[in-house]
Amino acid sequence: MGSSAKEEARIADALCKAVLERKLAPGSKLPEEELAQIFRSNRAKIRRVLLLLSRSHIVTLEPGRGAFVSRPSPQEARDVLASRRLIEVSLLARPYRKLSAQGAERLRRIMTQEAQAHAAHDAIAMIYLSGQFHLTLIEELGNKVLKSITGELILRMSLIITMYERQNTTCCLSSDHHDLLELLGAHDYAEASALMARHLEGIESCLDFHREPATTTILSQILQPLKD
Amino acid sequence: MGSSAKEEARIADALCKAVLERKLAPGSKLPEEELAQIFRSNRAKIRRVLLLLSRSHIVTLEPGRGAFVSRPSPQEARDVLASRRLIEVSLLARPYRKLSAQGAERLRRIMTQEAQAHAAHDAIAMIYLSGQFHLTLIEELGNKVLKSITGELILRMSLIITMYERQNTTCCLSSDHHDLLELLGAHDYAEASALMARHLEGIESCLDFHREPATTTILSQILQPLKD
DNA sequence: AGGCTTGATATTGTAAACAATAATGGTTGA
DNA sequence: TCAACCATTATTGTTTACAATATCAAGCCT
Repeated sequence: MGSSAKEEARIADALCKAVLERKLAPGSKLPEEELAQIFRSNRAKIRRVLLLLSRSHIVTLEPGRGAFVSRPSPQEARDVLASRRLIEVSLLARPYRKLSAQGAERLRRIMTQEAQAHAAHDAIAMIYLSGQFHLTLIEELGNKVLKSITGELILRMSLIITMYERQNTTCCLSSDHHDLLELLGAHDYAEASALMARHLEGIESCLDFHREPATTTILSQILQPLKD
Repeated sequence: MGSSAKEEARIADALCKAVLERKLAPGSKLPEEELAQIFRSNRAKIRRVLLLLSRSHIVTLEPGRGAFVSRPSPQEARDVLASRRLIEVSLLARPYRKLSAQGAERLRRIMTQEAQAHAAHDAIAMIYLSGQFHLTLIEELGNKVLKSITGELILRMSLIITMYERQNTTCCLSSDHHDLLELLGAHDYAEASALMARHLEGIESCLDFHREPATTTILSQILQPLKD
């Protein structure tokens, strides 16, 4: 019966997924009882999950008021973006190891899925797969610690994009991923690093920190399909 | 009184401080009831603190067995060291902003304290101040997000050094900090970055991942002075 | 004698009841 | 009609007791 940690991980993953897929808007309230019903769990477990997510800056706990999906400030947003850029660009410039054959294969497989999602106009899958591409890259050229750090930054970026994205822009060009993989295959890390810098700057250029949008959202309908 | 978050932060800080100062050896058991007595708190709060610390990889929770100070594996140790090196070296090479006058002043003040601690042979203060120097540097040239990420890595490094340090070595030369500040004052970031790389490599060269030491420690006496 | 089983003890994990606080809505008075 | 106030309701926060599990020690059997 001791699989409570597993269950909590499942709930946390579901919430993170919802954030990643931009279903949970920043500022949304996360009532404990409601979450417990949705995930067929109890308040104690939900409470622990929210506490952990607050540590990842995904959730903000306001004493006496409850848990809310975080609303990163413009300054925090800039810092998160810059930090991610530093890590990824620097790692590509001086990777800990060359890209292995199976590493390239892993990346190619993700890219194939990206192409399929693109063809199917599945924006949600594209966001998820783009993240996976970057994380896999970091794991292959770097290590697991950097991967987990960047994973958190990507999650926070999801909130940032939801809050500050300009209308009518499509972030995350998957064509860049293709070129990136080609450069890495040729072991041209200097050029790959430069491309990664442009890639991330491209994402940032889609943001506008002047607007402070509402986007505070409903919860129940959005999260219903998550209960497994 | 709603200041429970504050109290938990105090307990977490005390535990982190103990880890930083190498008083809490990796592998030490952290019984909830005992901690509650030491900090004049209750199990519920201790439990939340341990949960949060487990997320920072400072504490490992074993289901049904309790909480232990983490014992980073050699591989995890290498990854943590490499990640910290990547962040600090890259940031110095291409800082987000030049070192300001008050930034230099902050660093100089820490260095002065370091010198005092060195004169007083206060090894504990030196460890703490060395960390503060690095974190302040990152905040001045980078941002708060990078600072918090690196703060966690430094904490993990403390565990790593405790576990794998060779005998008769003194890590963390404060003379490097002096030279570093001079180079930064002259805005020679390329050379500062190179020095930082050598500095961190110097720390790593004091480690020996072959030995797997015991070091599992008592708890009560060590933590008694922490209860405020 | 040594290893294994078994019972006792201590520690962790969970649930439920209770208390405290914030949000809500309705009422009253200017 | 609007604003301020109070009562009600809902939600969060804390404590308590209890259940489950692991640890330890003694006794038993081979």
